[in-house]
Order: sequence, then C-alpha cells, then structure tokens
Amino acid sequence: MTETKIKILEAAEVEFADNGFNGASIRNITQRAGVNIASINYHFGSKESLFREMFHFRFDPINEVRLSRLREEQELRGGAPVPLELVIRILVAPVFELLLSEADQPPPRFVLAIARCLSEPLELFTRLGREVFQEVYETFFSAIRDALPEADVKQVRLQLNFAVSSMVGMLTHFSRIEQFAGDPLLRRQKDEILQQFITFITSGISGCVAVASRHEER
Amino acid sequence: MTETKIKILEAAEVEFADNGFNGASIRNITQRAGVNIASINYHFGSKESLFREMFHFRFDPINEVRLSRLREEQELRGGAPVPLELVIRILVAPVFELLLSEADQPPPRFVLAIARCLSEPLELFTRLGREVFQEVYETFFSAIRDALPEADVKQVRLQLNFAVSSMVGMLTHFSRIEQFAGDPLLRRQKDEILQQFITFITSGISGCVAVASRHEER
DNA sequence: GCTAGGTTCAAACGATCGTTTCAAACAAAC
DNA sequence: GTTTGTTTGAAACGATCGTTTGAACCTAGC
Repeated sequence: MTETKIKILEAAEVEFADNGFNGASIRNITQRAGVNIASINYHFGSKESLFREMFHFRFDPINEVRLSRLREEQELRGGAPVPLELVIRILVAPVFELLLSEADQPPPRFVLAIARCLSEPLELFTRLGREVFQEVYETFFSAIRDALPEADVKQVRLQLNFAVSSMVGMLTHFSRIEQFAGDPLLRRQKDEILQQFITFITSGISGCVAVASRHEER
Repeated sequence: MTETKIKILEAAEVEFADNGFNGASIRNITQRAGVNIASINYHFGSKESLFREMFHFRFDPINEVRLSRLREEQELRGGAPVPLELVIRILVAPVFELLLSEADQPPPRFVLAIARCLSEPLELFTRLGREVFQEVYETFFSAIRDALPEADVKQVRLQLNFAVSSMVGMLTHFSRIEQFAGDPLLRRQKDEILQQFITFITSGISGCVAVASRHEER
C-alpha cells in the first residue's frame, strides 16, 4: 500500500467520523491528508469505493478475531455449547475495547465513522453491512441458539437484533449520551464498562428466555 | 397552521427518513409537497429550522405522554417507587408503538426520520436532542433510581445510557437488521415484540444490579 | 540518456446544494 | 375599487459537491 493511500485512509476516517458519509467531502479528506484532490479517484475510484475499502480494511480483521475466538471456545468444549455470556463477550469485546480506548485517549475514529455511516439510509450501507457482517451474524446466532436450547428460535433472532441494535446505538450515541449525563463517566474504568455492557446484553437475552418459559409452564 | 406548512412537514418527514438530513434536499421536499421551492425558507426560515419544527411538533407530545403517565403511576403509589418494568414500559412504549405500527402498515416516517438524523454527527442534533429529551432523561433516571434503591447511582446512569442507545439503535436499524435475519419477523405480533423489548431492557438493567450486589457480598 | 509506467498536479466540468430576490397573485378591510 | 399585508412564483445567487482531464513529474529498466 502506497504512502498516499494510507494518508488518505487515515484522513478519511477522521472526516467520515466527524461528518458522516454525506457530510464528508473529498476536498476536506484530501486537504487533511495533504494530497491532491484527484488522488482519491485515482487510488480508490470513487468516494463510495474509498469508504468500502476503509470498512473492509478495518472490520475484516475484527470479524476474523470474533469468528476464530468463538471457534476456539467451541473446540475447547467439544460439542458442549459455549455459555451465553462468553458468546456475547466474544461478539462485543473486539469492538468495544476500541470504543473504550485507553485512559484519556479518544476512541479510534474509524469505529465512529463506520457506526455513523451505517446509520445513514443509503443503499450502499445496507449492502456493505451485509457483506461485512452476515457471516458473523449467522455464526453468533447459531452459538446463542446452542447456548439456549430451551428458547424459541424466532425469539432468539429477535433478541440478537436487540443486541446488535444496542451495540450500534452505543457506538453511535455514546459520546452524545455521555454529555447528556452531565458526568463524563466513560473511558474511565474501561473494563468495568465493557463488563457491564456484556452483563446488560446477557441478562437481557436470558431474561427474555426466562419469562417466555415461565409463560409456557402455566 | 397553513395548508402549505402542513404539506411541507409531511413531505419533509418522508424525505428526511429516506435520505437523512444531509442527504435530503429542499428541492425534493418542495417538489414532493407540490409547493414552490422558496416556501420552505418563507415558512420555516431554513432547512435546519424546518427539521427543528418537525422534531418538536412530533416528539413534544410523545414526551408529554411519557412524563404524565409516569407522574400518574407515581401519584397512584403515593411515594412508593414505580416498578422498574413499568418505568421502562412508559419510556419505551409511546415510541415503539409507532415503530411497530399496525399490521402491514409501514411505520410513520417521522420516527425513522428523527432516529436517522439524530445519528448524524451535526452539532444541531446534539443541541436538539438535549432540548427535546433532557427532561425525560432526568425524570426517568430518577424513577429508575427509585426503583432500584440498592443500586449504585453511577451504574444506573450507565445502564440508562445502554437502554437509550438500544432504543435509538432499534429505531435506526430495525428494518435493516430485519433484512439481515432473512425473515420479516416484525410488525407481526406488535404487542409481543414490544413486550420482549421491554423485558430485554428491564432484565438487562436489573441483571447488572444483581451482579453488582453479588460482588459486594463477597 | 531515453523511454515507459506509474503518480501527482492545477484547473475545469457539470451538477446540485440552500438561500435570496422581487414581481405577481391573492385575500381581507375599508 | 382601492389599499394593505400575506403568500406564491420563476429565476437567479454564490457556494460546494464528486469527478475528469491532460500536462508535468518521477523513477525504473534498458
């Protein structure tokens, strides 16, 4: 990868994070990167392709980590299901550890960039999202189903949707809600917050299952 | 309110929902409304003010319902805390009943419009969000704290952030994740889905509190 | 030293954006 | 019927957008 491409990718992350996809401009990106305005179309083809490449460049590794960690745990247990909380942890941690980056450091911009742009209703992002996350979605859906053998399949699907929505919502609105709270409670105690979110999702899902089976008993 | 203003507001909801704030154009809105392009600036002052007015027009009533229902329940109990699940229901239901609209009807566009635009990183939306939701946020924060007297205050704040993020994330990504699942599971059984989401949030929060107090015991 | 292929550059392209202008159309009051 | 104030209309404003162009530049390979 040439130096120019790297500079563009880095500048693009900042620009997309700050302004969204529609709000980001080629001119700002190239100016920030200190390169000529034509170089984006030369190296990437278009603004869309630039975003696509950034997306894959950043999230393909993250998704590989998620899939391989899950597979590890599954093999370790040889057939026995991986506990729900661990499944959720493997799904959530690789992204949230970036969001809740070290100490006073701001989170890496590409996480915000991607979360924000995914919220824009362009068809591009529907396709891109599926392209990048479909496999992870299906794999973790199966794992959660295995962890909750007594649960209704359709309910599990719905609850995974809750979980995914929570994750994207957190990535998108974290800093804003933080302001809401008046008290910058975040990025202090990173591990504690991550653990709390995992507990939140895990108890959310297993709470739903518990209520459902209680209903059936009657 | 003049007929033109109403036509513009209706068209704006569709346009903002489909394209976000940056993606929506004055020309499309006025064309859809069948009015002159200058009428937006004449009646509303600017694109921003149009959105602001739409936001208030739609969400102020919703927030009033939330606040008055909560107050009702509080007075009914005369000092005793409103149970967590009911607090969450009062917070969630007024919006989600719109998202999960009747039968085969698509949800009202302004819900999607606002959820989507709130995800755009414009400073306008930070201000607008606070303007419209601050009071609801504070009031429900207190109610949740009352419902969970044993819980740590900072944790409750964090968990309310989880809940709010989940809600916005759901509004923004529902249709997209629905596609993900391959199976259009939504808007069937509206009440069931709403109840599941409430259960999800409620068990999420109370699960966090339970884990925390278990830690303290040791 | 010359050539070829890859890369950068300033400049321009056509399109679209939000907003403004100002005259025409309209309605209500006298 | 004339006046007054409000609302609409077509047209233009300046700005910015993503993209393209074609010449200049650089660096190997011979």
